[in-house]
Amino acid sequence: MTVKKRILITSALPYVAGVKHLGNLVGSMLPADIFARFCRARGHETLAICATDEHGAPIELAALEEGIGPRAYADKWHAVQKKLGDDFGLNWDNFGRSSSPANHELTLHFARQLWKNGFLELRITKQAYSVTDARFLPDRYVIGTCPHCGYDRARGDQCENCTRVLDPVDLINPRSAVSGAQDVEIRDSTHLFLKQSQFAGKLRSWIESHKHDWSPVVTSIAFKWLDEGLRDRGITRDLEWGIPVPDDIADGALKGKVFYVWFDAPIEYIAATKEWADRNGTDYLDWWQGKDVTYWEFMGKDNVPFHTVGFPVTIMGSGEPWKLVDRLKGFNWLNYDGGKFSTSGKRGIFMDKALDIAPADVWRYYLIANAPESADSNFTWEHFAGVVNKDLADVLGNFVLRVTKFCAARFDGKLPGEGEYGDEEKALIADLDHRVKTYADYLENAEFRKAMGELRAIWVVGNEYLTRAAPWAAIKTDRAKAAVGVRMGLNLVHLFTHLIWPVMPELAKTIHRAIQPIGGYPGVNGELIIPWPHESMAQELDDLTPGQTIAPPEVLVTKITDEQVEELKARFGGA
RNA sequence: GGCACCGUAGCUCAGUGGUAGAGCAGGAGAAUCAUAAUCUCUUGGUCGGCGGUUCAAAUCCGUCCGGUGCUACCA
Repeated sequence: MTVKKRILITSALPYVAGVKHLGNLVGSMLPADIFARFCRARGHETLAICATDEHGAPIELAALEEGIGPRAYADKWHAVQKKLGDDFGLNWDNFGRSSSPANHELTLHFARQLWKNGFLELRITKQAYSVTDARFLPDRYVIGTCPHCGYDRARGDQCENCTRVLDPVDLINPRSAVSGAQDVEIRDSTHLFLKQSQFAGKLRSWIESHKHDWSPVVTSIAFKWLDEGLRDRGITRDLEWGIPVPDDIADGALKGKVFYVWFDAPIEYIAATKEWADRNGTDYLDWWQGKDVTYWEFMGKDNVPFHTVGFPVTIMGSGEPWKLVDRLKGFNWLNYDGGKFSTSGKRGIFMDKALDIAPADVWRYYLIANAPESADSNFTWEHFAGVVNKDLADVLGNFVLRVTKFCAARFDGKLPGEGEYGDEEKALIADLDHRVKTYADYLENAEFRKAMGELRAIWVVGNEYLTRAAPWAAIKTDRAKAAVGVRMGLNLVHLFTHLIWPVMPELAKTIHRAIQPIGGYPGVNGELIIPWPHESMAQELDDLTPGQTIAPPEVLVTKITDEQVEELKARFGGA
């Protein structure tokens, strides 16, 4: 048996505005959930944390536009994301909110520690201010004519037309993106800056120490920031919605300002843990300051700088023994039919629409089997249909049906006990001993594409065995020989349910019930955990009891037809 | 503009110095338990171009071309 470990898992926090697309899902929440399920199945003490990221200018302005307060706006979308997460089988120990009291409390704690330790300082910055709107505007909320190419809707941070980096003062005829008002001026504003530059050496040696267990996409992004020279970073903003800067920091010089969303968002990992611990009567510091915990983070590459620089500086600067991440798993982008998924452009497939097309488990398998781990990967409907039809419907689903239906037709739906396993079965057992271990090793390292490749290969091995055993031929002359094939086939089906549960929990349960009641144990939020199979395939594949009733399931995975592919392409073609 | 990553079979991707790989698609055959699902065999690539280092380069270096992203006030 594997050594029991304590594993802390966080997924990058989805921004609360709107429904997330499949690129967001595959880059953080889904791999975090699959990894957490795998850890739970292995019997490790596991804590999986996610939350909505609820602060920042976009929320405040979107709420303004809808005529509701930012709190109400965040409430609405948090509920939507919670439900969609549930529908996708994302089972967190806690799905929190960065606007929670716990996060307010902890964010202030970190800010005060940093202030006390001298890692924060006041600086005066120049910022765009809209007189009509009576508010400061983030650079990208100032629009005007690009001085380089003349594009008349350039944003204050960058011109989308010629891609040049801009400053709001560069714009000709600047105006507010909020109201269109032209009385935009530049004013002074005082802010707190985090002295990241003082941590450059410490960060570099920390990241160096992870070159062997973080992927190149992660370390190269981190080193890029360090190589360019770490700059101190403003951690406050002129907004109303957020965590207010308290008067005891800088003697009230920042009255009316809030912390920058990227300062408080990662702290929510800790705060959501605290909420969970408080509810369960345990201590969150066991997880965040405990020495025997391995901490995994999952995120898209856009989040990497904040998790390799910003958040670590917050932790290091606190002077307290908070855990730094041990294994940082970063993902590239999932592209949609050659272009990018875009929330603002409504391009691609979003979590709500996806479930109208296929069940959650089908998406979970497809997405993780094609996760953009080492490079950006590309989604097409043809590819999706091909994988669903071949891997899930044919190789896995059909295997379950052919075995269970044959048992029902020829052995009266009772698992046959006649005959003994011979050389064919022993060879299969030896092969699977190796393959199941390989699969587990890949999952243990969060190498999802390779893990899914091995999982699929295991299903193929089942089909190969059945072809050699050919119980449909044996039954005519040698009932015991046919019984051996069917018994092994059913044991394989049973094995598969245990192997696929982390990836496809509902399908695993459906198949398992066809063989026998699920003997799992209670897990998170009352969900039954189907545990990892026995390490010895000789035991695992001789586990079912002769005589037990087998009930063939209905079609497990519905195929996607060519006509549907055409229809989906037309429907989701993009803006 | 700067920087980073990527460019390998029709498609989706492995492979990072030692005789080019997998799955799918395509072709041939076997089987008929099963969602016509499976199994076996098989066609297919001068590894983006050019130049260099090396006994040896998809792999290292330079350069060019193409794609994507980031560029610190979107998150």
